[in-house]
Amino acid sequence: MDTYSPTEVEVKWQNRWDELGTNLFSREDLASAKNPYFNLMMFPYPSAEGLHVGNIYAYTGADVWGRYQRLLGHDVFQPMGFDAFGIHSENYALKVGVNPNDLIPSNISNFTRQLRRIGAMFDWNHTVDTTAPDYYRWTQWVFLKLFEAGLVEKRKAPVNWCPSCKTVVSNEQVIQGLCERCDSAVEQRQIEQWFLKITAYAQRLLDGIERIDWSSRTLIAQNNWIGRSEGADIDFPVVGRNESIRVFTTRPDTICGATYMVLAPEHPLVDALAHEDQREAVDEYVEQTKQLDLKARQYVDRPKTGTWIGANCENPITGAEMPIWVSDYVLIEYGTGAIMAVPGHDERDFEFADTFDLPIKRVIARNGAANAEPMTEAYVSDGVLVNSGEFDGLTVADGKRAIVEKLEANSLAAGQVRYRLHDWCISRQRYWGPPIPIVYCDECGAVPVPESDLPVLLPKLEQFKPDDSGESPLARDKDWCTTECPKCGGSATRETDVSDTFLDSAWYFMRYPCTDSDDVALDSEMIQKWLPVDSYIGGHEHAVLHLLYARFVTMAFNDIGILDFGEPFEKFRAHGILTKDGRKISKSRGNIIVPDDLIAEWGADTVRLYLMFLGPFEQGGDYSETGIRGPASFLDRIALSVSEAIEGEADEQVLKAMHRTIDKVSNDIAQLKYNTVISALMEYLNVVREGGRSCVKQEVEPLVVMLAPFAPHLAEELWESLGHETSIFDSGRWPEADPELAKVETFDIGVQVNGKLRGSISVTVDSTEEEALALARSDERVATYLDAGDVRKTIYVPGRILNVVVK
RNA sequence: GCCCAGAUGUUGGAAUUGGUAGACAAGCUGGCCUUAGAAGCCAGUGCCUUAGUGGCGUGAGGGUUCAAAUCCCUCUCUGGGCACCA
Repeated sequence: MDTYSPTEVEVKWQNRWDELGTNLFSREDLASAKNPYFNLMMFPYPSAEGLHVGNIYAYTGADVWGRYQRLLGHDVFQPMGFDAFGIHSENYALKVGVNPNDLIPSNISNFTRQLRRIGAMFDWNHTVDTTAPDYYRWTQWVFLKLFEAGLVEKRKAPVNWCPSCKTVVSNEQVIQGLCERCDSAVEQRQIEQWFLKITAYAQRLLDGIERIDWSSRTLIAQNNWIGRSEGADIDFPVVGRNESIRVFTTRPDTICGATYMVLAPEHPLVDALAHEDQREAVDEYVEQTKQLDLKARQYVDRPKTGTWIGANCENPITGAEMPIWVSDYVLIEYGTGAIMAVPGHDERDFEFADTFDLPIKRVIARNGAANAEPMTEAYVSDGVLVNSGEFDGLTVADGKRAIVEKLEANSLAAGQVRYRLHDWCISRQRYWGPPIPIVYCDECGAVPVPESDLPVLLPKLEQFKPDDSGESPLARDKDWCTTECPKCGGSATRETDVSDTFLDSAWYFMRYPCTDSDDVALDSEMIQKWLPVDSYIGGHEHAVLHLLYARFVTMAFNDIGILDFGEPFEKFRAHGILTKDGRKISKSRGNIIVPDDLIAEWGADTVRLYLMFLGPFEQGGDYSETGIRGPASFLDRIALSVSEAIEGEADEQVLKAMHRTIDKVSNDIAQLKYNTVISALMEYLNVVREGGRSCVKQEVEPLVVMLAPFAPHLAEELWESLGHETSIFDSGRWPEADPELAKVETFDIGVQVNGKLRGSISVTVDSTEEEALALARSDERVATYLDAGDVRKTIYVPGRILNVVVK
């Protein structure tokens, strides 16, 4: 018998879907949808290589979900777009010497071709391309809205600076302190940049985590990234001056063990407090720190360095005098940029004290008994306070409370919460991004471009390579830079930095249902209907940045009144990673697999089924083509069975198996366990075909529906051959299991004697323990073991096990 | 260093969440059919074995239990993320 020809079937249905608009919405469709379901997946960066098999894996899994929702009766909106701005595209364009303006469109059309070929039900009527002026016009609008709300700020921030290339380089481009391109030592430099004040939302971003249905590992990553710590701000008076140093600590209980203070090199008091005898050493040290690139500065295993600034301060609890040091292991951007150093109970302080011979004092002991021996490492575990005067004997938790209370009474401390989350720097001194819509006027300062003047078009520069000016290449286009001030009409110049790609992707999902509108970014009717997103599927690599930024923009827009919800994604699931021979698939490893040939050979349905069969979707799997034959022959057999199916009554045993299958499949698909869904369908087909019997239409129709999310083309073909005239995704309904039929009545359960399996018996749900035991005894083998001693205990779990304890 | 995930036949993986370990596939072996097979169909396939109605077996070691891949403790390894965050 002939097997079916995938390519023919797939092309036929892809064409028909296009002709009938099966997966396409018009604006009216979107407006009138009765049961809207927004199925979102992370849009790709359209690289020149095209989609690789890892992308196909991710999109297939998300498409399976969308098609399943559609079969449940939802109006599923499943758009796709392209995240085409950014340094990635720009660097590639530089490498091949083609302008990104010319490169991106062909990449996009190649991606679109590939995405169509896998048969995902994308609504190509609603697509976005972040580099299109009618998209980034609205990205600029997003910036302006945040600006109006006071959530945008310009300030100096350190960047990596290559003195040889005379340009800003990203952290990724710094290799062991050297510039990736020219190998010269990279240093840090302070430049003015635009920041979005995401830190204002730190607590709300944290609180929201409680409410949303996301993969727990993603939530844990966000939680750690936001990094809330509770502690206290404590003032340490400077000896001989009317000033004090404020520090933040999470361990106020260890204050009696503080033996010195440390200021970050950028701390303003370094200069103010440095004694003239030490000034030279201090200046030299601070200068030396500046020479480091940002990555080297944060390298944990670097030996501790620093110098005494020639001043001391007083411990507000013990009154002891403590020297003030400056060291780059203290970071200006966290806490107050100054710490009280407790070498006995902090590993970094211990290392520093050890290096510079500073006193180390134990103030916490496991059982509250301080021994006099010198400490050899920091003790960071829980315990009881010692050597702490009136606080001796308190636990760490009680000690924290008591000490902060005492200091607060003297106005020397205040309880504080800090976050490690930083404000979001969106300035990029590069070419390939949306220009930040700001102009600088001598009279009026930094002025936002009025909404009506958007977009600020990115000019097509022939030379877009960063040069030695240190500014964005846009600064070289003098015509473009010169403009007039929207406020006073005087002459002004444009901001030449472009914004971070993550700003493009922080709101793209809101734009999808609104692409029919040219005059507004967000069409409130559509937003009302389709947002927040019902389900979002994407890679775990975006667990923090992208997902956090999207949440931040949503919350800010909620506050501004643009949106009436505060969380963009009700449900998020991170798909697993596809590896090859256990290694990540990446261009740098040279193990990229382009799926085109594979699809040409086996067909999209087989490739889809194979990828989903590899392992649990949230876990990923290892790609090796050897196993593809299994899913391929499964599709062959299913096609054969359906084409030969006859009219008539379903066999009773088959019917029962069918309902058990529906039950399992419905359960597992909802949990994204696609691999066990497929194996359950295979098992059922084996039952249907048992002994080469010809099957009945009624037995296979639900099978075709359950197959449809995975192999949509073949499912359509078989659905048609079963006599249906409209698409299975319009006329099919996900089958429901009849609990009566799905019920298992007889079980073969194991019989154990003393926990070891000795036989098996066939029982019903209603079989009593006595009946089960009698049955077990009738088994000669079991009987031998039972007769070896007295029965002490019998454990009978109906439908599961019979275990007899014999002694 | 910290956090997260994981380790099951030759391979991918399954196991009703504490109840017959290895479902479903791949691979391999043998058979049928075929001019032919990277097609289809059938059978076998965890290891040991004195072949038993036997023993062992889910990274290692210990524990709880009538019963552990599953729960607890200790450790090893692998993948991923964060990283001088006071």
